[in-house]
Amino acid sequence: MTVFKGDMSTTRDAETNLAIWLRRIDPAGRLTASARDALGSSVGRVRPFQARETLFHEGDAPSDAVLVLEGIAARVKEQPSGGRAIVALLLPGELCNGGLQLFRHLEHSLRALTDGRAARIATATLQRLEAQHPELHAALLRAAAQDDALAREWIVNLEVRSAQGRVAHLLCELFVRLQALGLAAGAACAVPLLQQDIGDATGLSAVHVNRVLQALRRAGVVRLGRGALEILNFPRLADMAAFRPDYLELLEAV
Amino acid sequence: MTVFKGDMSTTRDAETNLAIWLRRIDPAGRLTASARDALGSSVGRVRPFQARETLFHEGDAPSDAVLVLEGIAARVKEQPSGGRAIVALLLPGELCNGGLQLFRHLEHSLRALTDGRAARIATATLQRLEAQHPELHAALLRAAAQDDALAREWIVNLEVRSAQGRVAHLLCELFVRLQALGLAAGAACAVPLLQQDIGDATGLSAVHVNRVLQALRRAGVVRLGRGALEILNFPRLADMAAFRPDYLELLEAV
DNA sequence: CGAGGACTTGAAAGCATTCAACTGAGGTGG
DNA sequence: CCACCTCAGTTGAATGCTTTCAAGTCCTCG
Repeated sequence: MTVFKGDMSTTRDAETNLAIWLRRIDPAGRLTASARDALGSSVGRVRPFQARETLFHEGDAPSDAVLVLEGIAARVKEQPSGGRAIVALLLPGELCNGGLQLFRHLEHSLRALTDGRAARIATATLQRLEAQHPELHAALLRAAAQDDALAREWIVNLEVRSAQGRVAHLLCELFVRLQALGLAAGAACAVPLLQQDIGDATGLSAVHVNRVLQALRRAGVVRLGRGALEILNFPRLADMAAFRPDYLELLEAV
Repeated sequence: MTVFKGDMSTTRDAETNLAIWLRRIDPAGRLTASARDALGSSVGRVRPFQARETLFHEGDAPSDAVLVLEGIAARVKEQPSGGRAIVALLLPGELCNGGLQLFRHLEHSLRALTDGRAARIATATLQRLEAQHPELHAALLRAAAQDDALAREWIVNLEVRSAQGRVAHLLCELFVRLQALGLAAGAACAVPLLQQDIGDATGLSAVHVNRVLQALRRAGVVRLGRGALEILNFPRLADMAAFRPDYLELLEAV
């Protein structure tokens, strides 16, 4: 198993890395081979990261984009009060631009919530790529539009739902997104988030997240623990969350 | 005053409409004359709207983009529970794309919160414009990046701040944005929002918004009423809101 | 085996919601 | 011109959800 691991994994991983990205931006497999190749060639150095590592930091100068290949990262805004507000979760295949050279300073940090791997992609490379391949431009635009829709749904989540609804909604969303990326096995998927992270993403205290998760478990709807998310009764969970996957629409087909 | 009003206002308004848009996407006046002309020619029929009017509706097929010229509109997500969640406020000069032809259905509505005027701009026209004028593409991209940053700040607002902090933050943001658009007169500006609207944008009940506004008024920090917002003590208001205008940076200079 | 981090539990306090009634301003029709 | 109607804003009391604090358990790793 371990023999030649270094050598063999180098090229195989390059393909795997691209495949993950493609599952996110081109789930229907519509891109031409040349566009796919160009995309693959833009994936630069892949670097592993550890949970709690800061991939880039709020206030820094704009940086390259970061493509998450494995694990979960979060767009985070640190608060003067000491807490961290999670503004978006980045799953494998998702791209976080580093300010696009548009802002003077980055207005949020990128923080790893779990161990994983990420690639840096220079903003200039991305721009060249989009200019040369209109279909890539369209694909990336679509992905960005989805991220926007996701952010808006988070706003709704925070504005109108109870603690239980918020957590249930986040779990629904995570499951559907991971499933679309091919990262779910039946009704289960790996979600190695801390209860504190869930709290930072839902505006709840970690203590209360704990109680809500217990209630959901006792209701036989969903289990989250030991790094795994198991959906026991999706319709009921979706109902408790008032979950309408419309806003994720593009993640599946098109 | 009223003589020839119709005729005279037609051309003058066309210039005014463009000026409002330019203040938003090109505050520094860097665009070339030809780009400005192209932009102006894309502004189609201008239509007045009334408070509470729905400009386009959630679930409909993707539509043209809407440019708000006067008044305040909101991206709204209607809730099964009957309420409305406000996901973004659109001030004069701000553009709301109609789904970009990317989503099958619009995932939110566009609703007028006050009386005003808006122009429809065909998505195809916008795309052609951006293709022909790279500088316009850049300007619109920048505006879109600001909208994203705004959405993320709203998420933070909902996640970490108290009721008072949320309302104070929204008022800070509104004032700074309106000021950047040249719509503030000293420390005052027109903000004809209902307390219910503030509540829908901050995830609070209208009743509680009322109490918070009273507290802010009693503290001598800010007054909101009769359609006007008066900032009495901005430093203190910003402090109560933990307001850091970094995320609005691009609205001012560049 | 010890240490640290994540998770769990209980009790008390606080903040925001809900319900319901009332005030006030603006506009309409008699 | 006034009566009336409506809608936004205001107020009070009661309820309840969520936080905070503090202690304790469980698990993993060194």
